[in-house]
Formats: sequence, C-alpha cells, structure tokens
Amino acid sequence: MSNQREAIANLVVFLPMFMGTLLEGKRINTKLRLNYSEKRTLMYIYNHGGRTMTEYSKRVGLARGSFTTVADSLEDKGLVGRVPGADDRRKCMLVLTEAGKEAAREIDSRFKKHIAARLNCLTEEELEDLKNALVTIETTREKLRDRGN
Amino acid sequence: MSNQREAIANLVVFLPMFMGTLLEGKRINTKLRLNYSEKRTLMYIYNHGGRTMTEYSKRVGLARGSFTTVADSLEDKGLVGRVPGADDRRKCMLVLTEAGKEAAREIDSRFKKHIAARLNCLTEEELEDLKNALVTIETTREKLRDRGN
DNA sequence: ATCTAAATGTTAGAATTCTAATTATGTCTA
DNA sequence: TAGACATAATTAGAATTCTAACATTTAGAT
Repeated sequence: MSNQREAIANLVVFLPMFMGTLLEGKRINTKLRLNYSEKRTLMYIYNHGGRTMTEYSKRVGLARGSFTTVADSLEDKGLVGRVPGADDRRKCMLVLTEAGKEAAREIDSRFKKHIAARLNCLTEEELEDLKNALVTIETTREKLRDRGN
Repeated sequence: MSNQREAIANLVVFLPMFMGTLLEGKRINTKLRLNYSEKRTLMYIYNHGGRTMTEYSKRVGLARGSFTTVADSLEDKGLVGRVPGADDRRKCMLVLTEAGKEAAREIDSRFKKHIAARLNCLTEEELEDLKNALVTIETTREKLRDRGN
C-alpha cells in the first residue's frame, strides 16, 4: 500500500537525529587528531581490509574526491598504506599499518563503551527491540543494494 | 546483557549507509538552489513552525553557527523570516513565507515520491517490517532524549 | 588493431560545516 | 541594585566535503 511507503518516508527523516542522540556527549579522541571520517575509514578497513579507494569512499559515505583527502591524511599519519592494484593498475588498495591497527582497536573499544553508556537508561526488552530494528534495517539495506533498481 | 549493547554498537554504524542507499539516485532539485540543510530546515519548519534558531539547529543536526548561515540563505531567498522573540529578546523564531510554504510542499512531495520509488523492490511484508523497525528507532530516540542520561 | 566509452584516482576551487570568540540579553544571588 | 554566570544568536577563520574537470588505464565493439 502507498500508505506504508509514505509512513516510511516520514520516519526515515528521524534517523540522522537518532544518530545524533546516540553519539552526543563526549568525543572519542585519541592522541592522534582524527576526524570522524578518518575514524570511520580506519574502522572499516580494520573490518574489511584490502579494498579499493572507491569502495571505501562509498562505505564511509564520501565523494571519491573527498576520500582522497582522508586517505592522504591517514597515510601522512602513518596509519594506512596505498598498495597499487595487481590486476588493474587504475586501482589502489588501502591497508592498515601496525599503528593503524592499534588505533582502530582503540577507537572501536571507546566507541562501544560510549554507546553502551548511552544505552544505560534502556531496559533489556527495549535493547532487544532496538537491536532487532537495527537488524531489520541492515537487512533491508542489503536487499535494496542487491535488487538494484 | 553487555552482548546486546555491543551488537547495537556494531549495527548503528550501518545507519548512515542505509540513508545513503535510500537517498541515492536523482536529486530533488527545485528551481531554487537549495542544499540538503536548507531543505531539511524548510521541511522541519513546515511541520513544526515558530521555534527558535537553536531548536531548529538541533533538529537539522547543525552547529548553531552553521545554522545561522542556513537561515541567512533561506531568508535571502525569501523563504523564511526572522521574528524576534516577544518574551525573550535573545531568541529569534523562524517562520515560513508563502513562497517558503510552497517550496516545502514541493520538496515534501518529491521526497516521498523518491522514497516510494526506491522501495519498489520490497514486498508488502518487507515494507511492514521496515516501517516497524523505524517506529522502534524513533521511539527509542524519544526515550533516550527524555530519560536524559 | 583501433576507436569509443567507462572506470579509477587525483586535483582545484567552491560550498558547507565546525570551533571558538563576541555581543546582547536574561537569571540568579548577595 | 550590582555582580556573576548562563543562554541565544552571530561572526570569523579553519577544517571538511562537494562538484567538476583531468590523466591514466581498462573494457567492449567494430
């Protein structure tokens, strides 16, 4: 029914606010001065290593041009390295250095602690509901991506 | 259980990607050259009129300083007006002009059409699940906000 | 083999957003 | 009332991100 879709459109608008509410409060600052995109990039490479610039830019949600800046900065800080593609010389993989892996682990740990603290005021049942909702959204994202359009 | 919270922290990361997947594709461009923040602001004022700059800046997800720029731009384009607060002269309300209301209606309509089209590949059951998930998230956001921290 | 079109990463300049300081107003306490 | 402090909006300059154009490389068609 079209009603369903309109309701979804109205609800989607709140997702950025939800993110804001969840992240608000203390910043996750390491000694390195990493901005939000740099942290997201480190985390994503940590979990899905050895992909291309374009791939990572999509995942982090940046335009390719912007992502070049982020990769440059991370490389300058000694956290990632560029590896030229073997099969396709246009491509360029990003890999974490040892320092990069350590930074990623620390960011991950702090992020989880922060989220856990923010969720303190929810009951077990509410946590369960929230988790299921997030799973549904992630599943939907995959469907939208795979079924193309 | 702490497991639940860690799972949530891992899932939350996908929300921006979901937004990206949903919004990707054609831009919603009116004759006016409005950026994303300007559109969000118009929509929010349209649905919740007569609030203050700070209130809107939070809703739109911008720093107060950044929001001043957005309000200036919308005012220059004749879409909103600033109304000095009656009780508190520090405050400043934003209201839509007639042109602003018309622009908001058009943006709303195009946004809904765009979302509906993107959701075309989902079944009715999947739509229902997605809607329920979004409702749960919005409910959770309100709880987090109200129960403070 | 050659031509055309597409994909990858980069660059440059503009647009957007952030942080911190500033001004003006309001609130609270002594 | 005076003083100290908090809040609302703005400003200025830096940081981040975007868009469009570019060079290089690859893929596909003829």
